[in-house]
Amino acid sequence: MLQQSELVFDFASDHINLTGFGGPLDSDYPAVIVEQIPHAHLLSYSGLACEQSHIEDVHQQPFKVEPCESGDEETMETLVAADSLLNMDCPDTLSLEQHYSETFLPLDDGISTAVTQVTVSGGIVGGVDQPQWHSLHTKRPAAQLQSKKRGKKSRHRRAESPTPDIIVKKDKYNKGGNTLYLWQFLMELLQDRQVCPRYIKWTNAQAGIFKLVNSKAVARLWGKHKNKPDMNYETMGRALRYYYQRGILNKVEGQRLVYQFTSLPKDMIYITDGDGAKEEDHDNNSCNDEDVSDDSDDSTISSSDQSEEEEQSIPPEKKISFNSVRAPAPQRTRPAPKLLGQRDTVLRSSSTSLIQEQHLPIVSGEMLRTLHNLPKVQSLKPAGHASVFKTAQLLGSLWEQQASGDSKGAMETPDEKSHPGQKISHVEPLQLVRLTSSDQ
DNA sequence: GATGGCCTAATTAGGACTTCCGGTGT
DNA sequence: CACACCGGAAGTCCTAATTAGGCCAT
Repeated sequence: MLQQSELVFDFASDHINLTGFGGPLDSDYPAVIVEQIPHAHLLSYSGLACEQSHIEDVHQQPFKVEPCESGDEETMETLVAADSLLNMDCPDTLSLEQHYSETFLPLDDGISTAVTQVTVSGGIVGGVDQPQWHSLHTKRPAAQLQSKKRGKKSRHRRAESPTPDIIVKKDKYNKGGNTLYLWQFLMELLQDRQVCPRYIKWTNAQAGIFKLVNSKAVARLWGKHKNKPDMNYETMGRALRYYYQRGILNKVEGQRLVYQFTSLPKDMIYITDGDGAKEEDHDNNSCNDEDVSDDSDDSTISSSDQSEEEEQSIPPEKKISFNSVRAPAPQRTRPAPKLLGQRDTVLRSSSTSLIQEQHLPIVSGEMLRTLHNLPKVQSLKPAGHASVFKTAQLLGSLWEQQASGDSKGAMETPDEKSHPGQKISHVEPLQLVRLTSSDQ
C-alpha cells in the first residue's frame, strides 16, 4: 500500500527536456502551443464556454481568479455544466480537450479556482525522471514507415487499450481518431469540475478510488460520447467489469459504485470536494441532475459542430508518453490475465492518450491579443498569481513575436502544411502552465 | 518488357466495448 | 422490490495491419 507521501502526481512541464532549446524560456516559463484558431467557436466546444457571449466576456476579463461562492451561481453553473456536458459531442474528445485548454488557461473564473493539483513528492513509481512528453517531436524515419509497406511480416498485434502508465506512440493513421476509452473518459470526468464531484468524485484520489455519485448521469455521458443513446449504467458497468480482468480497474468491495484505478497518470488533476461545485452525494442517484441532464437536449448536437470538430482536430503526429503512479493494491483484487507490469509499453495513439498534446494550452490569436492588451492581466502580480503571471508574460511575448512577423519559420511545424487553416506555432520545450490554487 | 517502388483501396484481424442474460447480494 | 453487481456469450463498431492492384520510373 503506497502511502500518500510515496505518490508523485507530477506534471509534464516538470520533466521537460530542455536540451536544445536554450532560449529565454527556461524551466520557469511555460511553453505553449499557440494556435491561431480560425473561429471562436472552438471555445464553444467546451461546456465551460458554451456561449459566444461567454467568449466575449473572456476577452474582457480573461483572468478572473476570484472564486465563485454564490450558491445560486453554483447551481446555475452546474445546470449549464450538465447541460453542456450532455450536449457535448466529442467524437474526437475535443470537448474535453478544449476544457483542458481552458483549465490551463483559465477563461472561466470558476475553473481557475476549482482545480487543485495534488503534488506529493516522495517515492516515485514509474520512472518520473523520464520526460513525460517523450519524443514529442520525433519523427518516425520515413524509411521505417516505407519498409512496413513491403515485405511480408507477421501481423502485428494491435495495440491494446493503454493504461495510464503507457507510452503513447502516435502513428500516421489515427488522424481523425476519436477513441477515448472508458477509463480515460472516467479520468477525464474526474478532472472535470463540471461533473466532479457532482457526478463522479474521488473518494481516495491517492489510491485512485472514485465513486460514481450519479451513475446514471455518468452512463449517459458515456453513451453520449459513444453515440449510444441507450447506454445505461448496466451496460457501462459491464465494460467496467471487463476492466477488472484487464487490470485497469478494481472494484472496491462493500461500496457501491466505487471503483479503483489500478494506476494513475502522474499529471492528473484532482478536483477535491471543496473546489467549487457543491457535492451532492446522493448515492441513490436521486439528485436533480436527472432533470438537468435530460435527454431532451442530447440530440441537439449540430452537424456544424461536428464538422467543426473535425476541422479542428489536431494532427496527431507526435508520440507522447507519461508516467504514472501505480495505485496501491486494491481492496479487492482479482487475478489479471494481463498484469499491468506487462503493459507498461502498450502503445496507443495520442488521440487516445489521457493527457494529449491537444490538451496543451491552445491560445488563439485573439487570446494573445487579449492578454497582450489587457492592463488587468499585465497588472497581475507574480506573487499572487505566479502561474497566471508567467503565462501572461509568455503569451505576451509570443504575441509580440507573432505580431512582429515571425518570418523565420522557426515556430512553424510540419503540421501547418497539412492544416493551412491553422497557424500553429510550437514553442519548445513544451511546458504547461497549470493554474492551481496553490499558486495563489 | 521486366523489375521495383510508390500509392491507394479493399480486406482482414482484433481490441473495445455493447447488448443480453441469468443469477446473487444488499 | 429496486438496485448494484457479477460474468458468460454473442454481437457490433472501429481501427490498424496487411494485401492486391494500378501507376510510374528505371
